[in-house]
Amino acid sequence: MNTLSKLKEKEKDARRKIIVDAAEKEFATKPFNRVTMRDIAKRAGISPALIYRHFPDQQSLFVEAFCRGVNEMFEEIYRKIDTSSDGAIRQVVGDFIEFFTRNDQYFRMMMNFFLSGSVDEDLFAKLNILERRMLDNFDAMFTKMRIASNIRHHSHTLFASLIGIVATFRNHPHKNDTEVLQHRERIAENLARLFMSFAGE
Amino acid sequence: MNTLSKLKEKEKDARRKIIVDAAEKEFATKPFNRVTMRDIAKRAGISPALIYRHFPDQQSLFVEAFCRGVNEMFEEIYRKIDTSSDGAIRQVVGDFIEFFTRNDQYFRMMMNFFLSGSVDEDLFAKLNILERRMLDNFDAMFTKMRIASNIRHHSHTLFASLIGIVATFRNHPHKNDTEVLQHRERIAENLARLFMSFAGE
DNA sequence: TGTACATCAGTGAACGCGCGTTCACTGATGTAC
DNA sequence: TGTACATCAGTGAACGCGCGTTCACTGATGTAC
Repeated sequence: MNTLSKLKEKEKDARRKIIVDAAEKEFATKPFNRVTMRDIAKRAGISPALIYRHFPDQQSLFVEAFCRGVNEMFEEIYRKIDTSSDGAIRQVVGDFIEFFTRNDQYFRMMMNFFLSGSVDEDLFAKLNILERRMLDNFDAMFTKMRIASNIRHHSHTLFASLIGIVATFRNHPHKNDTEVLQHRERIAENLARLFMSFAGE
Repeated sequence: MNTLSKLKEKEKDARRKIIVDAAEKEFATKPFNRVTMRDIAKRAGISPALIYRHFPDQQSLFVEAFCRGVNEMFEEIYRKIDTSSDGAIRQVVGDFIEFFTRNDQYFRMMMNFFLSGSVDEDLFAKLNILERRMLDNFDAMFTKMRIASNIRHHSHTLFASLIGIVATFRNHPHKNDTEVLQHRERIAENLARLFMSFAGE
């Protein structure tokens, strides 16, 4: 009985996963506010109605797909920061920029949630935890750099600035992907230098 | 004849203005992707159909309202920068933050255009001109500060970072408007200090 | 000065489409007796 | 071992609503004769 019900749970999870995977793939192809339930169902090879056996509504599915993707992405960044040498701020900002550039769909979704105004409490809490963990990581880095005062302020500053770089410099009619990435990296490096000069005082 | 046709032109402009004003007011009350043509018509006291005598479609009206608002806002910032004393970077970033906080609806619209991916060429060009003028103003400021090298890079860095501060720190369930503004200003000041320390080297 | 006609701001109702969501149903598998 | 019944994944079509846009029309003002 127990093993059977466990098996069923597993199957159910597997089906959920198929749907979330499909959602993620759709988000990669177009702005997330243009992704429809029908799109996702088609991609997953199922009927739209079936999605509603696993998620109460569209928002729940979107939030789950979004959180999974962002979590993975952040984990990767944390690992990088963790293994970076003392005071390797230039490498850390480079990694940050590179990750967000590679996962632009999540960045856009994140911004959208931030800017929409009507965030649901739950999602907000989850995002907050992620943000705080990122800030903690930055704190650790600044400690290694021997910046003594206002460490948390510096982490906030760095975090916001990096977000701003990704938000501000993006594709437009006369620039291709690699040019955008290069520009972002150049500006991020410049930012890193500011912190280094401050630390060196 | 000539005066008459001129008068008619004026009337037409006045009616356009009424519509754009109404749009602006609506944008101030809710996220701009929830503002409908019916809302705007109602606010302007006219029939929805009449809007289409002055604008070919919704996007044109939105772009016009957006550009007008952003233009006014940017002009105000330029004036501030222009009249600020030598190297008053702290005051400039403070003004920047304050303006964008006060005009959050334009900030959100701007971000949305940036992030949407499908920008129309025209709007993009207009935004680009605004951005470049802002950068020129920052250049002038950094020159006053006697930062010798890579002035344009610094302007890009400052611009992106300020955008990031406004984008990242915003209202949420447990923070009210003034707290948000204070936090933004604190972080922006910290940013300014980084530039100052760099300039002082 | 009066009459026929053109012009054009302005309107409320209707069209049409996209899309989230639900409905009524099918068919396979498991369960009780 | 066979039969009646429950459960539940899964479906295609339909519902309902919101909203951009258009339609067919009105009524005022100007113009030509």
